[in-house]
Amino acid sequence: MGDVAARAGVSLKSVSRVVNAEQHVSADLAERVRRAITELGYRPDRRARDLAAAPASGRLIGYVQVDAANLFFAAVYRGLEDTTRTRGSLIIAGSTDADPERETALIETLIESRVDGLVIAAAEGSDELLRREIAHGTPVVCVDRLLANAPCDTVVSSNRDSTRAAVVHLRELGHARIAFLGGDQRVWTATERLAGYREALHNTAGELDPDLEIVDVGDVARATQATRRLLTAQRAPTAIFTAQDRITTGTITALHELGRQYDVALFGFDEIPFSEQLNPSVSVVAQDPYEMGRRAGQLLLNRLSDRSSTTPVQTVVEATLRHRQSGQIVPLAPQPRTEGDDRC
Amino acid sequence: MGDVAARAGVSLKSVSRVVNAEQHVSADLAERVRRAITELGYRPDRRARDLAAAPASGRLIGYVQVDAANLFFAAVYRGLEDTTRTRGSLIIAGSTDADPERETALIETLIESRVDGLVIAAAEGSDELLRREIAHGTPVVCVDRLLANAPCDTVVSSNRDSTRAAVVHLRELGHARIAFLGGDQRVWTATERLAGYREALHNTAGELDPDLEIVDVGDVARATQATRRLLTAQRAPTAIFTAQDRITTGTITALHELGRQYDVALFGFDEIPFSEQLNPSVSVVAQDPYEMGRRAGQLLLNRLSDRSSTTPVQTVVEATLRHRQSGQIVPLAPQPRTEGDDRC
DNA sequence: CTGAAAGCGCTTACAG
DNA sequence: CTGAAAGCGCTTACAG
Repeated sequence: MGDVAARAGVSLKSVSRVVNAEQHVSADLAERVRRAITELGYRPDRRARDLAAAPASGRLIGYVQVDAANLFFAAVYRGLEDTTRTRGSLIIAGSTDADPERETALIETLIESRVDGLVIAAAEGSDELLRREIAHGTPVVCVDRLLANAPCDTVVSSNRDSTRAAVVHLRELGHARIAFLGGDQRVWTATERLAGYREALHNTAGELDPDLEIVDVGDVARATQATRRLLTAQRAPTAIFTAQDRITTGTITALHELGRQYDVALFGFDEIPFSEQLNPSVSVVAQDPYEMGRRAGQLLLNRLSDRSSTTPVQTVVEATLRHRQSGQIVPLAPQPRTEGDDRC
Repeated sequence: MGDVAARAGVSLKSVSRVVNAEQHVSADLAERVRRAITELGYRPDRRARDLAAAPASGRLIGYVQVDAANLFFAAVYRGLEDTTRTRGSLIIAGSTDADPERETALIETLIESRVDGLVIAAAEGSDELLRREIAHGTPVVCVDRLLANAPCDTVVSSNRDSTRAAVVHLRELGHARIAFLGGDQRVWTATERLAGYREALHNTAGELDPDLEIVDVGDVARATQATRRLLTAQRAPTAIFTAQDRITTGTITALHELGRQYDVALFGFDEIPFSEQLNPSVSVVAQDPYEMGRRAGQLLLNRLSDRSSTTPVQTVVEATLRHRQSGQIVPLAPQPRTEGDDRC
């Protein structure tokens, strides 16, 4: 910048004014500066600008995610990017692989990079750190999960309500024994979905059999095994609700293996690729991660422009029931039904 | 930092030494500084550090991608992240949606943010800008595509060779008429794959019928239509090579619609989700975007540590043929075969 | 409309 | 082992 000023024969401040398109610059001076800029191939240094300028320009946003290669987080990222780009923000991101230590280290690095805001997708346990940072004035938005004891804005899916609706639907089809395959119950979304399942059975006077509630089967292989076991057991279920995409994948694999895909109903949480091309097509509760990212971005921009409000905002993004073939399968041997037994 | 120095009763330089874990610091002084740091909740400002320190610490890497929500680019990102994290790098990324203007604007913003290196996945046309930047000393790595006239390191897939191998395989099965469905021919990867297809037919003395070469059908709907048209035409092909994941998806949809999925062979470029669960399972040429990202990261780190070399490095990441059911389907009415006609 | 001075939070030589 | 000075590239008041 000094070189530009020298070449144009003006002061630093004048160069600054031209670069930032400020008022009160004579055409002649502006012209000289512009020429010097192109001749020298000068590019302003944003780091220096941010350092010198008033704080919180909203130019840099930190995004902490479990895994950048996961479709869910990638879609959140994209939603975040699309809303914050309007303000010229850049996103600096990192993956944690759900490791609390890496998460904490990443958040600290981001803070040291002086990001103007932080979006955490599926926080694992940096509550204390985040609380300090929030108190310090940094806007923080949590996506997908609630954070214990940290007063931050949140964006979550309708985990419980949508699961309940899907299971009620299976009940209405006449299914008496509906299994639930869920993930790690230390995770809030997983417990919410289980709660939704139980509420559905409770509301429809369904059978709450502990043998049908299988949790902590969050990967494909274990879901496949669990499904095999369920279907070969005594009093096998006639329908299965799978609470995660990976579980759904495992269950589908087992169903196809056993040739039972046409007579066991399946409803999954999370959209999966080729859900419509598979045979039977598979019914799912579809989350909207892109929208979640958008909302997170909006919340962040709101905080950035209005720093007075201190009460956290909770946002729920509705998941959508996509009814396809697998969720319309009726029980093979229809149960005798009592009036009002299966409707809520 | 000044506050810390004051509280600990030492100079700025001493605080700096402790923060950076330098030698020659007495235990007592270090202890006092550390206490002051925790008491004040001090966090060093990396921006200021980078500004003041010698250039190119390799701490910030810019990643320009077409779409963060796309699995391919997300996997590249993850590979890049995993290799560069070892050096403590942070990645600042943005999507371009294949818009050259947005790409250029993003690259400029990244340069102004003084990233220490740039990775561009599927560059659209910022050759001139990048060439200047490379001349200026910024390491640039291009992933997935070659860049005309810009001497940067590149990481690409074996587009041509792997396509050729897959089509030769179809020839060996006895297919005489093999269709090619490809994407936008302005894109280098697309032309490479078409070239591979032609080479395969040429090498096996196969029939090169222009009617069987359909390009610029890069989205699902158009691929579906094109497939319908191909299969209902006179002299329909008995096998189809689809040169992109979205095209493969469209073709599968059409095949299932027409009930032809069991008698028309299909080989696709790009792995697709549920390729094994579909019926028939689908044969594909699988790229390894994660590995591509890793290589890109390594090339970048090499450049960063050794700035002397100036010749660009070209890296090819081999794609893998995954033989499954759809690619093993033999022609319905086997063609009469002449000796040496279909082997290369 | 234009500019000289001080400062953002750090680091680099250079002295002691 | 410790520190005072100058500087990284910019911006903010404040004068003219």
